[in-house]
Amino acid sequence: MGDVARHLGLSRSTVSFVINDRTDIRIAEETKRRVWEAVTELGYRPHAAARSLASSRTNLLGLVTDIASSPFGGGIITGAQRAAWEHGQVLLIVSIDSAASADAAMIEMLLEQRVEGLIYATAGHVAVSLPEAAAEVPVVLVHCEDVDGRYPSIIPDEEHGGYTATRRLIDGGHRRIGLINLDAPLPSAGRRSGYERALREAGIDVDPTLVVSGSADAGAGFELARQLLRFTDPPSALFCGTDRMAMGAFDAVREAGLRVRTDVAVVGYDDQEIVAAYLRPTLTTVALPFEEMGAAAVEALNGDIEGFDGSIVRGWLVERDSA
Amino acid sequence: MGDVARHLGLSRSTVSFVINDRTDIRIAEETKRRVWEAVTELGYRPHAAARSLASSRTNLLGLVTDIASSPFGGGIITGAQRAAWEHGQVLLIVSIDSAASADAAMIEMLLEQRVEGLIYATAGHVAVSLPEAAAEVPVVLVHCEDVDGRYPSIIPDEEHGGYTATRRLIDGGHRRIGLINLDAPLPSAGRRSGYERALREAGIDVDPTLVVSGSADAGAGFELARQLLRFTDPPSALFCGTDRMAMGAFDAVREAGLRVRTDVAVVGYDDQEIVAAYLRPTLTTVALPFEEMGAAAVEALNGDIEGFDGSIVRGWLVERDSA
DNA sequence: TTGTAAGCGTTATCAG
DNA sequence: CTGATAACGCTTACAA
Repeated sequence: MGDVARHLGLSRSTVSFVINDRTDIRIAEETKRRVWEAVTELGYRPHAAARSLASSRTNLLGLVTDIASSPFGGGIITGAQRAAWEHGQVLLIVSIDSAASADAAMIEMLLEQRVEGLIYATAGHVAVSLPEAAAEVPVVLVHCEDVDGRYPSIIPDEEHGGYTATRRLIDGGHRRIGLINLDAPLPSAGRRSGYERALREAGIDVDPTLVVSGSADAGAGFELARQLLRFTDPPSALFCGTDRMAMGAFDAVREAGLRVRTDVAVVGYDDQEIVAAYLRPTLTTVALPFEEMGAAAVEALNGDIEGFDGSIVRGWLVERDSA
Repeated sequence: MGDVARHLGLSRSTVSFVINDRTDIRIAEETKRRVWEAVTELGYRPHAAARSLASSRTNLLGLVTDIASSPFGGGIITGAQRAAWEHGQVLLIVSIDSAASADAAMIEMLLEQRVEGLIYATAGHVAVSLPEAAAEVPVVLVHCEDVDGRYPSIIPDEEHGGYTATRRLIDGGHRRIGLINLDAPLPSAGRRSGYERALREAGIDVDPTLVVSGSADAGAGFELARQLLRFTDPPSALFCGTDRMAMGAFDAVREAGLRVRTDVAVVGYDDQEIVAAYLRPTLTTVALPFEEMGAAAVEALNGDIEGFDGSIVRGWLVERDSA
């Protein structure tokens, strides 16, 4: 920066004011033009560390997550990054293995970098416990909840998701609708409530035998769907807790000599593109706004974090061919 | 740091030496102990920016990628991060939308952060063109190649992958093996060579009508497999360019009234867990060492980058139930 | 083995 | 509007 100033016969401060586009200080347009010209000519590039040191603002945000490898991670990362970029901030992403508990050393490293906020995002909707040190900066959780309830979280509206999916099936003329739910405590409760609300609204009696649950994978989906389809009065539609479970359900339908949609309508959950868009037939499913969630976390950190106590976001139905 | 020094009646340099564990300077063990004790007691945490400024070493590495959302991304990010961590380095991950060309503004931002190296990784094995500015620091490409051939790349051995998959099928007793290849020019060529080498080695004539190609998705896999299975002398085994194509091929096999493995063996490529592990039957497929590739990129940046002209890594077969 | 002092590249303050 | 000058928190010769 000194070079630029010297080259122009200006002081370093003036160059600094121009480069930071400070509106509280009036600089001649001509001067600004010359500064920018010299900047490109001399190939000057600001030094982020020096800037941080002098201004005691790093514009760094930490994102700790186990989702880099999950199909949901992309959305959260993309959304968070876009929002950070718009705020002139840089995202320090740290990917951890398990969502069980963040590695304290990783958090420590982020704090050494003087991140000005921390986002903790998980692939599954779970309860987590962060290292004590995290509390030193503002923290927002995404898709998970703090066991101690100390930090605000951004989580999907599971009840609404369950309602939306079930409603779609009811609108398709179905009266006997099976729910192949997730075992996990947190989300399943909400989805089931939504499922039941949709049924009641339509004047359909809730038949508890039509509600089963298991793990998130295709294997469980297959077994559970098979179980339901063997009833003497089997459901004509299935709402599955994950797209992978729906993938298994498809196989169960076929095994029973039936056809997806024609004989048994299926709605999934997640809109995991690789599965949903390529299954045959393609899968109608509930999509969650992961990008928005990532962006919302950044916005929360940039806003009134003290006054932010989390938010619940709604998903929507992606209509394809299975229902 | 001054506080720690004052607290102990030492100079700041001494504390600095201890904290950085400098072996070129001999410090009394007792002094070291006292320093670390005071560090925890006072809750001192080094300031990364100040350290960078003073030492002109940032220990920052930039990772630009379009893979955050891809199933391969996780591995590369995880591997790169682990290696970076071991070198005491921090990864600045920037996720971009398309692999076509990195956003120059993103690279510029990384350079302002004074990253000491740049990794550019893509989901697909493609040719890319980086902004001019990237050349200011060492660059390593992962899973892609520079159109100008300026930067070293770490890419998978496609020929070996093709050979491995085909060989597995031959060992399973198959003589007529279909290749459902990717359309993309770069990788397909190599895989096909490997496929042909395996056949020739086994004394099997290469039948060009058994080689078809299309896009990477299940739809293409379905169409192409169907096409091959309609031959009067259809293949008894299929090697598919991606797991998603294999997913489509499964459907084609079923549609033809045949059974996967029993009637038609199928081998995929990618080991995309969500597909491979949950397909019914589960998919035997070629896995690529993405974690190792990510780690290798970091190692290359830390090693003799001038002398590094890229490397080719080998995948392996993951045996499941489809072949 | 420890201390002193001079930067590192900015921003911030304050006087002109 | 512009220019000195003092931080920012640390590393690193160089001295002691």
